[in-house]
Amino acid sequence: MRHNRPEAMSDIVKDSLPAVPETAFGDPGAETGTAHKQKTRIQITNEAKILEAALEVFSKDGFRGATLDRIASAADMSKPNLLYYFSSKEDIHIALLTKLLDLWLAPLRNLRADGDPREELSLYIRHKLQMSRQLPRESRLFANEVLRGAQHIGPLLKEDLHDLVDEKAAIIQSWIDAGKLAPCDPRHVIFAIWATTQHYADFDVQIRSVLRRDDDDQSHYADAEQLLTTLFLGQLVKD
Amino acid sequence: MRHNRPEAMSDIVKDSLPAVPETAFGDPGAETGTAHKQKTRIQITNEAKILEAALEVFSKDGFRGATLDRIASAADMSKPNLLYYFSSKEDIHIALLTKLLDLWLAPLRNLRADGDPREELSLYIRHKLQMSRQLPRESRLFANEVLRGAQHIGPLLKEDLHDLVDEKAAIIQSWIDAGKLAPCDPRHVIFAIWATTQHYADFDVQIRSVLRRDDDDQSHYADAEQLLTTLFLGQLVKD
DNA sequence: TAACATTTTTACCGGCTGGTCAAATATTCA
DNA sequence: TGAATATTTGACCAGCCGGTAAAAATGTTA
Repeated sequence: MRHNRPEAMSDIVKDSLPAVPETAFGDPGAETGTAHKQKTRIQITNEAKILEAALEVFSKDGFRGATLDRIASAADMSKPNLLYYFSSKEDIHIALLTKLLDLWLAPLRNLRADGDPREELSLYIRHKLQMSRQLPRESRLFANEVLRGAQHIGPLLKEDLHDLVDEKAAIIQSWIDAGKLAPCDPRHVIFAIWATTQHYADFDVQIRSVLRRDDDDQSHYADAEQLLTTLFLGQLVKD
Repeated sequence: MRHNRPEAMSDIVKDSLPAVPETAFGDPGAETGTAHKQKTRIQITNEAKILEAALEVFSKDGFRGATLDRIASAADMSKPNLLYYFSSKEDIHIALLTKLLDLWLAPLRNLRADGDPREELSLYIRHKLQMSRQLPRESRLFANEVLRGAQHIGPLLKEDLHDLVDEKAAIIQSWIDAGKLAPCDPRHVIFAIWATTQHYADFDVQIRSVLRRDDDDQSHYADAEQLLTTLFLGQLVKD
């Protein structure tokens, strides 16, 4: 399975920490360009509106806990109207997850075999941390879906994600073989980076409770970045 | 706020990796011993049955996604009968979370100031990892609750958890001050340990998809323990 | 065993759920 | 413009939702 969206977030990657797009639905014209009939302007904007509302609701309450009524109301739209664009609740959920999976995996896709291990890993960590900070709903959407057993994206995990991790684990392994990295299980390194970075989005409330941080205070992300780079680079990378 | 359940899991802690109790509801006699009237045998067993069923359902679908019908059916009980023991869905959820919070935080409570930092941290990591392996539903229950904003245990996080982390972060800080540990933010170290260990329960399906592991195959936990101890002890602890 | 308390069941409720349908309205374009 | 098409609406449905009430069944104890 081939994936080619290296440009999607490469801006972020170039300079240190610029902004991530507010929503991921800014470019609806670039749909899957199959022969599926041209989409209307209204169609494009309304589908985007629905997916944005669905992200809001699904990320908070999961698939079963979310209701079409609340998604419709969040999209400022009647329920039958919403169902004119997506034929079922399941449809919306799957469309949303599928659309966002690429965005979600972009940082890992950016891991380059020919880069410096220290820089590549540091970039990956910072990139993932940034996505937790700027796209927490997307993070929680996936967390919710995986928590309940990935009933809607199971196949994607077993194929696309598996292949991607295989590919990137091989890169890390090559760094180990070249003596640039301490011996370790590359796949579990990736898991650990996922876990620690996404934790700041998924467990946001808990972290804020412990640190006594206000809702809009994100100053703890600097400390997080500091610790995580120390943790992952300090031990693993050999100079 | 005082907590005293250091014995709850201390068996686990002594020898390396013995079993964790199958369910946490084995000792219902030791209820909050207030003057609240003696509980019947039937009451005790049925409440346990309900909480076990609720754990199954809530941990999979979260609070909103779970239904009383399914909890009742999982408990092999009619819905009105279930509501004879707990007055509402919310009641069950709160009772479950409250009951399990102590169990969940036991590993951190076991962190001893007078122990060897390397041993204490290693034990904590192994203990947490073991809980992910043996009590994944409990892990997912809390993950679901925190994901949706901790609407039912918000106060507990802001008080009990905050205080506990404060106390244990001070221990880690004392190790740093004594030159036994590299300088780092103790609270974020705790977050990182939470994140990495709980990840193996909460994202179980994803991990199995990537590693191509069958449902009952837990062999990857050994690799996880290896990596995490390397990661946390290798860099942080000074010899 | 009879009186009492506890537990379980049956029948039910109003509101919400995902979803349908046909009619009404708005938009596009020849 | 007007016909064709795309969109929106309101009325509706069967089944599920959390929860109640009261009677029936069961257990406890003197």
